Amino acid sequence: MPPPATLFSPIAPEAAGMPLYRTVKRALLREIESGQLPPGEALPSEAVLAGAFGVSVGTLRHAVDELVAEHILVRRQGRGTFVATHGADRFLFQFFHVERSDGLREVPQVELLAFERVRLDDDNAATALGLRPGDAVLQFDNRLVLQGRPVVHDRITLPAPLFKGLTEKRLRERPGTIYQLYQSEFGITVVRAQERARALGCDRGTARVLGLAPGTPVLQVRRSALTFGDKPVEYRVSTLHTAVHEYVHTLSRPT
Amino acid sequence: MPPPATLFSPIAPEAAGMPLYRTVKRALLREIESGQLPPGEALPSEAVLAGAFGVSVGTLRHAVDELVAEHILVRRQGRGTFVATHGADRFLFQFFHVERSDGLREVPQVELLAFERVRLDDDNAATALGLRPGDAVLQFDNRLVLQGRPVVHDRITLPAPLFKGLTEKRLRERPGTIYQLYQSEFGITVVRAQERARALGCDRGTARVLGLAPGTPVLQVRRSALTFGDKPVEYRVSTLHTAVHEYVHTLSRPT
DNA sequence: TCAAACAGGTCATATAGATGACTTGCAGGC
DNA sequence: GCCTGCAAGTCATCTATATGACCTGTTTGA
Repeated sequence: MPPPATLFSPIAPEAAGMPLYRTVKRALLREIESGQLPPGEALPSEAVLAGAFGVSVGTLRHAVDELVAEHILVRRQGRGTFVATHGADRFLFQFFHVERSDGLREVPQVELLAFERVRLDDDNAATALGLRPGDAVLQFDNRLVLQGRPVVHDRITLPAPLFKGLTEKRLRERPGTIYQLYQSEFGITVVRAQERARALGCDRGTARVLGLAPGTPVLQVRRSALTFGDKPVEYRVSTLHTAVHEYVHTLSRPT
Repeated sequence: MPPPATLFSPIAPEAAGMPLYRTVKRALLREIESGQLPPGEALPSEAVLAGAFGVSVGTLRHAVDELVAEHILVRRQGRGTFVATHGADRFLFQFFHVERSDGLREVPQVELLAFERVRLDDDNAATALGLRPGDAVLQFDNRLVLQGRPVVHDRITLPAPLFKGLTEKRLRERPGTIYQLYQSEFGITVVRAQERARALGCDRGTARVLGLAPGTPVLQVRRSALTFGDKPVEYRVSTLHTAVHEYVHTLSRPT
C-alpha cells in the first residue's frame, strides 16, 4: 500500500534490495509523471528535499544526478533544480535529426496537410503502438520545409484515447513543437524514441507532397515514440528527401 | 610544466578553475590514451588510487563515474575497475546498427573485397579525416553478409600514417572486429562516431557487390569515427540494401 | 576428494559536514 | 533613475567515514 501521494513524503524503508537513491529517484519521477511537478516547476532546495524524503543530501543528489542525466530535470547553479521544459531547442536537438549536408541546422517550417480520426489499419503502426487493427486512432500528415524546400513528409498516428480532444484546430494553432503539445495539453512526455530507417522509391502520395518524381530514392524513418515506462504514444513514418539534407546521428556520448 | 609521467602521480593544485574531479579524470584519461593503462588493465583500488592522486575517494569516484558513463572504464563489483576492452559485443552494440526488419540481430559475416594504399581524392573523406587530397591513405572494401544475403558494402578510408604496417593479410586474419584491430594493433580506440544517412540509387560498383540492379534505392551512411579528443581516425561509407534489413537507432538514453 | 566456511579485497551505498561559486533581490549612495 | 555592493539562497565540489554486497582464493572439515 503506497503512502498517500503527499508531495515529497518520507521514503519508506521498505523497497527491499533497491538502493535508497533509486527509491528517491522513483518517487521524484512519479511526482513528475503524475503532473504534481509540472514542467518548468522548481524543486525545493536540496537540503529541504533531502529532509522531506528523510535521506541525506548526498543520496538525494545521487537520485537527482540520474534524472539530470536523463534530461528529466535541469540544474541551474545558484538558481535551483527544475523539471525539464521541453523547449523547442531541446526537442530539435533530441528528436529532429535532419540537417543540410554542410551541417547547417534549421528550425523546420511545418505545414499540416491532413487530419482525421480513423480506424487503425496499418500493421506496423498497430504493433508499434500496442494496438489492434480497428482501434480508433488520430492520423495526420505534415510537410516540413527547410530553406524553402519541402524535405520531409510525416505521417503521424496517435491512439485516440490518449489524445481525447485533439482537433485539427488545436494542432494547427499550437505554439511549439508537436511533442510540446503532447506534454502541455495531454500530460504526455516523450522520453525516448526508436527509429528504423530504410531506403525506398518514393510512392505517389509522398511524391506529390515533396514535389518529387515517383520512384525517387527517399529515406523512410519509422519512429516509435515512448513515454515513461516505455509505453508507446506515437507512431510516425517520416519520409525524407535526402538530395540536399541528411539524417544525422551521433553514436556514443558526446561527453 | 607537467610533472613526469609517473603513473598516478599526485594532482597538482594548479588547474585554475577546473574542478578537482575533472583534473583527476583528465589524468586518468591521459594515462589511458598514452597506453600506460592498456585496455583490460585493472586500476588500483579506489582507496589506493585516491591516495596516489592525493584526493578523497569521493572525488576519485566522481571522476571514475564519468569515465564509466563514457564507457572508457568498466566497473565490476567485487572485482575492480578496468580499462574498457572493446569486446565484440560492445562493438556490435555500439557501432553496428543493422538488424532485420523483425528485430533480429546477428553478427555479420565479413568479406574483404579489396585493399590498397592510395592517394586521397575524395573531398568528403578529406574533410572528415582532416587531411588534404593527395595525402596517403589506406582504403579497403568489405561486404557484410546477413542470413546469407549481402546487405552492406563498406568502403573504409584510413590515414596511412596512423596505421603503419596494416596489410591486407593482417586485416584479413584479424580475430575480431575492425575496431578491435585498430585498438590492439595500433593503439587506436574509437570512442565516438558521427553518421549522416541518405537515400540514393545504387551505383554500378555497389550494385555488383550487393547483387542489385543499378539504381535500386539504397541507404548510404557516411561515418566519421573519432578517438579521444575527437580526433578522426576512420572515414567509412556504408551502403545498405534495406529490403530486408534496416538501420536502427534509439534516441535518448534507454535509462 | 569435495564442499562448506571463512577471510580479505573490491566496489556500492549512505551519511554528515564544510567551503566555494553563482544568482537574485534589495538597500543605500550617487 | 541608476549603479554599487552586500546578503541570502542555491547548487557544486570536496572531504571523511561507515557499512553492505560481491567476488576470489584458502582453509577447514567430513
